[in-house]
Amino acid sequence: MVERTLPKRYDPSTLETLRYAEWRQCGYFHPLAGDGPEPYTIVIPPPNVTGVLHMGHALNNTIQDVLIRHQRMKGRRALYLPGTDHAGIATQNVVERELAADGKTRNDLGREAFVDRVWAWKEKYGGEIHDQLMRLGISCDWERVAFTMDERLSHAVREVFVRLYEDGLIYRGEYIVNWCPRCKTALSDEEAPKRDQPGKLYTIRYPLAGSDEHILVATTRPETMLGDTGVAVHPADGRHGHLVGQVAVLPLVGRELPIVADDFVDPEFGTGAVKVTPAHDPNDFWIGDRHNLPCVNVLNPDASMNEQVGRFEGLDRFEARREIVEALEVEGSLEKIEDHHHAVGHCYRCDTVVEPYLSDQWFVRMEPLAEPALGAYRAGRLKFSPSAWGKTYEHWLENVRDWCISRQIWWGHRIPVWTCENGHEFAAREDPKRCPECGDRELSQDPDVLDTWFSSWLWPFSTLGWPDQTEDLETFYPTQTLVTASEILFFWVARMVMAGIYCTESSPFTDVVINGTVRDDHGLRMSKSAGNGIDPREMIDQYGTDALRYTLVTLVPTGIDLKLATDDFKVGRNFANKLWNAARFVFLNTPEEFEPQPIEEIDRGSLGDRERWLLQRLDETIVAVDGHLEAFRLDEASNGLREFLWHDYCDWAIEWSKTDLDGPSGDTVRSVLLGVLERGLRLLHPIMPFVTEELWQRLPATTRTGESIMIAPWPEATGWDFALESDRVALLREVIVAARNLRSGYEVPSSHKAPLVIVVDDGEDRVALDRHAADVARLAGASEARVVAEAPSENGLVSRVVRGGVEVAVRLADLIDVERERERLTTESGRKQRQLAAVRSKLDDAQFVAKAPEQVVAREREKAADLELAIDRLDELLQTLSPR
RNA sequence: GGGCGCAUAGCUCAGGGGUUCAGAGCACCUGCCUUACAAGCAGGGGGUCCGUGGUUCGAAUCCACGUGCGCCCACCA
Repeated sequence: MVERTLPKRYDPSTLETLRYAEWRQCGYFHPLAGDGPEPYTIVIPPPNVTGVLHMGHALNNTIQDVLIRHQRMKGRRALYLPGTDHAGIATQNVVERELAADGKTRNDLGREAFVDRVWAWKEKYGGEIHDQLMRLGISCDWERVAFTMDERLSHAVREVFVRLYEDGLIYRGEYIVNWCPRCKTALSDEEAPKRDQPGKLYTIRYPLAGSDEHILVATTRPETMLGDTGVAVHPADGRHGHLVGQVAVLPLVGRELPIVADDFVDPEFGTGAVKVTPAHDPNDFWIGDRHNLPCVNVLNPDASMNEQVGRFEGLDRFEARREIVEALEVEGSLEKIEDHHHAVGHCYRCDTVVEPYLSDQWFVRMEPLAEPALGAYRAGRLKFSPSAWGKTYEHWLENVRDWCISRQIWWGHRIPVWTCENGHEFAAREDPKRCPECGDRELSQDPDVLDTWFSSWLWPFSTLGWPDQTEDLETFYPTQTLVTASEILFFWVARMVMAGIYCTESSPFTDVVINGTVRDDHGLRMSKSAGNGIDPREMIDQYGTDALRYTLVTLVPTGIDLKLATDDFKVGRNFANKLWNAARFVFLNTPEEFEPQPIEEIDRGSLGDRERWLLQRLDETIVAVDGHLEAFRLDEASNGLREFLWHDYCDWAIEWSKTDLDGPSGDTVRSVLLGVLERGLRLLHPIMPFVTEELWQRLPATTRTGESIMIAPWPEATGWDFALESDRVALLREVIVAARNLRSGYEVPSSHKAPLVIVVDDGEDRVALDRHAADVARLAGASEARVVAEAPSENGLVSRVVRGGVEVAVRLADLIDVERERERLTTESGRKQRQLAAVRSKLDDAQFVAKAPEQVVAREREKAADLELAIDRLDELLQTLSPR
């Protein structure tokens, strides 16, 4: 027998971990592949193995878990697939920092030993993020946990690389890439985001060979001038046209620079002439390419100046910049220095300013892959929520550029390309023993590894066994919903669609839900370095997982950013506690031997208005919450549940029940309260899994089915038709609120139980209200409530008119202040008259009556009638209100 | 330079392809330890829905322009 006497407060601290372990042990997180119910799959956006849980994860994974739990309860085979990403550069950096603490570099260890060391690190710390994710209560299938460097996933990476290679979609070449001099590797364009920052624009005078003339060129990076191999002007530029074909002389170096005409040059910008540095600028690279200008690389991989630059050799790029500017000044070649804001790329892992750098790298040709990815979106096979993100997706794919996939680091998937001694290059799925062309056995593998995202883009299917046609793949792929942050739309989402279609001929998911960025209460992005982050673990410790989840889900709107303060989590905690206490009340009033009737089986005749109203509200809530969850509107779902559980169930249904529980209808009321609570818990379970399970387990066994709420069926609307009763209850509530309002307006002491008079013309309403007279009295703090047809002619009453002209009067006798009452009634009457005037002017407008929908006109007529009634009543009251 | 988005109560935000839409939570004010809950109960104040035009019988809601923010993309040295 489960203990049903609850403590006064909900304490999540120990319950949550125990419950989580139990769920896991029961295998609820682990759906079986093969034949069975319709599957529903979400793959986790794999956090970095180096990661720690932050609010972004908390938000992202909570959303996923709410969707998964909802679908699981709806009977689908819900698979929430967890895992982590090896995060090439980030992880390598962590381990290198560790080495540096011992004064060592990765080269001291050598490649193999270093990679072993990273694996060891991963084994030791890589599971931490999993433990942390479990604290969020997410119902991941931990038996299917994946890691991007797993043998299985690595196999998929190889397969895709080789396919692309064989299809001619992968190529290698010397191009300008984003180079991080600290990580000493190439980066993709996405990994080197540009940031606007202040800088200088230096204008330098380049003399013309054999002439006194010179040409002015401008640059933001003077140190690269040492690598200049030309000067370009626009072909139609009158000022410089005569110079084309001549030769300029590079200051400090003396190299001769041909002056060429190229369309790229913007004659409007700067001096209209551009120094061409093919090895250090992507534009210059292509100008150089078009005009056969040589490339002179002046930088070492660590961005110090190399042997090409004579006396500047060995200087860091920024030192070199200063010294070169100084030298130019001394030489008289520096024309001017201006302030200049420009966009500079930064390494997304270490924030170092990246250098456009000429090097030999591997690329994926993106256009052929982008085409079908675009098609899937345009055909509606891929949807975004909020839908506006689709445009961003489209825009990126339309302007997609080739993807640099090679990284000069050691931690990652090694590029599966080998070269034999005879120079034959080939890609292979399995490590080759000999050259397939000449049989040579001396093979060398490309030293580089692949971009981390080259494995991430396969995630939705590599985790399920692809390229093998596994049962998992057949059952759970394609997945349904992908939930992620907008920051990785290009990095990850778009590429997954491309890879999915390329490898499996199907978009890997149908819905992309974009969640907002979590910011602090000043609107700043939360980050460790800024120190403004709210640690989800702290919030969980303080308020519980359910509180964290509820607050996140409630505050997260449609994917725009959300601002969070620690106090916001109290809201979730309070709600959990409220629910706990509601159940506590119901349990306290459920005798041990009581056997509740399922609500569908209760004899309708025994249901009172208030029970009918509650059941009607339950039905409405079921439909609304389900719809909101299906539409990814978790905030609306959560608000609807709060409204129903707190304000309908607790504030009214429970309060009402206090009049009845010990009376003749007590058992019916009890059964309804239990039945509605049980369904309410189920509805809330996806959002607040723990407290709902705790309470659900304590319900009488006959009220629930199954061993856990998380595998209980999702509630279905019964289809009661209790509109009439609901309407009566609405009036009942209005009457009670009006009475309370009157008392509070007069500051009546709570001890003063003034009698209440309710004046109702309408016979049916009178009968209905009369049935609840005792309730009204109790809830309004009155000694008794009388329902009458005609207003009593007596002094000492204060009144208010609610809808249908129903008057609510409290007998305050000598507490009453006639003048004040007169004033209040006059104001009220005036307000209603103004409203009436507005409504009438609408109704008098022939255009309105003719063109507005009938329903709207009818509603206005009702409104007018109701206002007239109220005004009449108010005027009557004013007349009978005699001054003392 | 392009693209996208946002401006509603003191704060955080819902809403809206037209007519009970002027809302919620928090904060605030007043009164309550009413035996489920003070992490609570009851009542209350508070907004020319950014500005200006337009469409319409009717606009916070649709359109245009403007203003102010934010984000993304981009080869202006």
